[in-house]
Amino acid sequence: MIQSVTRALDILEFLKLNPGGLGVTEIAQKLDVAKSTAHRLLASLEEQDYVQKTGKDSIYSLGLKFIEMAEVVTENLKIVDIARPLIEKLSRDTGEIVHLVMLDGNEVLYIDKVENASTIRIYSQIGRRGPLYCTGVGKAILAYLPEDEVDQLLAGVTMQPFTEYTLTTPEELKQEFQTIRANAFAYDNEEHERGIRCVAAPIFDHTQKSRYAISITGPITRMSDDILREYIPWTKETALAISRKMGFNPPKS
Amino acid sequence: MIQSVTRALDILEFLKLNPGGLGVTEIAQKLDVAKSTAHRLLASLEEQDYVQKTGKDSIYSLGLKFIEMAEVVTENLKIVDIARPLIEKLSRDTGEIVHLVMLDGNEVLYIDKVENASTIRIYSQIGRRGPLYCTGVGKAILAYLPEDEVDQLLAGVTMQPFTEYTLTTPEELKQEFQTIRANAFAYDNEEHERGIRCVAAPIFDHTQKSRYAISITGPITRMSDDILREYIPWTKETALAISRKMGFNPPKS
DNA sequence: AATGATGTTCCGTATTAAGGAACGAGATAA
DNA sequence: TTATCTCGTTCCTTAATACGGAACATCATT
Repeated sequence: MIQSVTRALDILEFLKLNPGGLGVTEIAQKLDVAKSTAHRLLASLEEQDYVQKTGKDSIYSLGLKFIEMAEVVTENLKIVDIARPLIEKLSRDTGEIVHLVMLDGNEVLYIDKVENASTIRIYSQIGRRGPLYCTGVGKAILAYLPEDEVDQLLAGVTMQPFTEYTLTTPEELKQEFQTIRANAFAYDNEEHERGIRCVAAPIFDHTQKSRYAISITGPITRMSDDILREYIPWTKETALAISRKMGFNPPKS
Repeated sequence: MIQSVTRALDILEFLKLNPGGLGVTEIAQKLDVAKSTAHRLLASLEEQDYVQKTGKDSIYSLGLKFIEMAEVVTENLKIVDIARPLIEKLSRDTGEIVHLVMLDGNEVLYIDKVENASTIRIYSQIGRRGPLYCTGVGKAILAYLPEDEVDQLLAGVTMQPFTEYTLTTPEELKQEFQTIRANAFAYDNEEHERGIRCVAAPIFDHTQKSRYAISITGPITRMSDDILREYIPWTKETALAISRKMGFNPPKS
């Protein structure tokens, strides 16, 4: 165990027990280290917002970073449970596979899947990862993310053409994002895999951010334009219902 | 800035962006350090539950510790705002000073105060600290804490007698806790300061823990037994109302 | 069975973080 | 006001410590 890290984490523990905050000297005593050491540890923690210093008197207390981090942790625990019954219904109503995905690095991570018994088996699996730029779910998420974040996510990726329909430049993509935002759903027209189409809609959490999405996926033989038109509102409604349960408050329009 | 601490916190940042988790090798690459270094950092973080390792495949992801920490942070932001209007009313109804306190280390920290204009000035101030064992608020909080936690808190304190009424042994205190729990409020009969009496009630949060309390404080000349009997239900009701707004679900009895 | 990729452990070295002391800033008291 | 404390911050030297490389173990893939 590395000493300085352990000590830094110990400080956080002390601050948890003293929500009113502690001074450098007090912390140094509790840790049984020199004041300068405690000070250096605190400076490192403060730099990344794990602790904050009240201007006056240099009293250190737990920082807002923890709220950020906890959101990620709790939502990942909640989302699958919340979404389960709703995506099951969607799958039953359509007879197609429904996926629940999460933004993970610069990919989407498939965190749940419901597959109707009658469906022809399509290879897909929980834990699988997929690209953002050429999947319905990926585009649905990206379309609602702040532009600088989108740029950052796309920067780490080469937009390789999986099929002749794959969009391969950020410009084309951003163009499509406007359509997606206007309609509140995203298509994937064989952009990732030949013969596979899907309809996807983003899920928002209580911070109004799109970090999840659902999609209905099926072979083009079954997913005709007419059928899709029917599925779209169902998908959107299901996504919105999940969003609400995640604490999302739709902006009044 | 301490290198190892900064690196450890950087890892947490990467994991936030990859809620699906990352392996040691991936993390080492992102950090640009040797695998062994990343591994050591992760082990230190894991030891304190900041990251967790899924048994299979050693994929590291953010740990449950963040939920714990965030609770402390958010509640301390919330409680004052939530409690304000309610303790204002209590002060108006009684004409006495009302305090809102928070458990902080092995003391109580006064985080808000409402003082009716007509009240004789009693020295008291936000930011002040007070002992747990001889204040109404302190005892109200302690009475509902798990016994091992109480022991730990009292261990770091010498129970000095402020007045002739001060309880000075843990045994006496624990005896009184039973009464407090039976009645759901705590008295302070000149135990901390001669001539000052108060009625206090604990506040519970959504984890069912008592980390806050309120009290009505006044000079013994005004705080007669008859008057107190009237104030008790008001105090309890106010505390319960605050608890509910903090997300507390009273156990069905 | 062999190869490759992963996570984990060990160890010598040099980087790095620790502690002490000096400094600065504020508060308190004479 | 000035002097004295206490606290936070900075600097610098030293040696403790965390680093990286390599070896090992485990597992999946071919």
